[in-house]
Amino acid sequence: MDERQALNAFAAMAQEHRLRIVRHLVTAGPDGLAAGVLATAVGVSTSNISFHLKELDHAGLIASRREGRSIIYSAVYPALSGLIQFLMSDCCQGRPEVCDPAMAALSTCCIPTGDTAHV
Amino acid sequence: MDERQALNAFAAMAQEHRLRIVRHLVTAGPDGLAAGVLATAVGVSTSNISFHLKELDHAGLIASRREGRSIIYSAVYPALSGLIQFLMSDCCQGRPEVCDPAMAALSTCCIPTGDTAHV
DNA sequence: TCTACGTTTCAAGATGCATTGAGATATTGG
DNA sequence: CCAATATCTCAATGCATCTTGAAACGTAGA
Repeated sequence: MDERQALNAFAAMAQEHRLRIVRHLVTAGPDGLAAGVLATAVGVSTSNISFHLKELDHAGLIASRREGRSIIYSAVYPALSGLIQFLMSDCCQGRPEVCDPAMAALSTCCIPTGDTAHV
Repeated sequence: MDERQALNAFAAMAQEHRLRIVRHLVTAGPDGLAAGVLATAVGVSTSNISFHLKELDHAGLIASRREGRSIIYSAVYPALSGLIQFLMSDCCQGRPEVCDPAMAALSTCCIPTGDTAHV
């Protein structure tokens, strides 16, 4: 992940509807969601979601596959991982306490602690 | 971190010069950097970096303090942690292998030498 | 083949953002 | 107090982007 890729990724997510698309696809998992389903979930027209989906695809954040009449979109998780790594690279500089909160934040997603801390 | 905050954060970093500013401040640590130093490091005019620094400040990604004639800017690490959490929340859905790469990516920042300082 | 469905493409209008340069503000040292 | 330094503010220009609606495309079933 170089600067140009990271810039495209951030620009792609710096938009209300596209950010919602990404989050829907992140929670949807590898199965993904159809374009029409995303359109109603996000609350935009079909032509408009097609525009945004193309933007996200060009940014490498989502992938698509055809299934019958529908086109299924899904999140590209390695792109998100790379983005996190790019943003936080060299964040410590000998001070682990600086980026520990970031690790803890990500942990709450993957390692439920028993309480309902799953935001 | 709600959607509006995340959106402002992504919009703030969806710009070449601002993304460089954030990365410079992330690696600079809590000590931060003066506005003029950032201007030369990023390669923009003083009035222009003032504009971008204000944008990042409004997005809550950086903080400022005065030291003599200079104004020192520094990264707000909790904002970055919150952004990561917001983006990856509910990413697993019972599939830890989905977001494990994100954890690994962030680990490379904190444990570059294999020194197990934490986690 | 014909029709219905899901999605994409295209052009046009409206909106918002980045950059620039001059001037204003705040701080320090003489 | 005065001058130099560091930074900020402001208005204007130019550029990029979001949205919309109509039309076209590919697919599936009758």
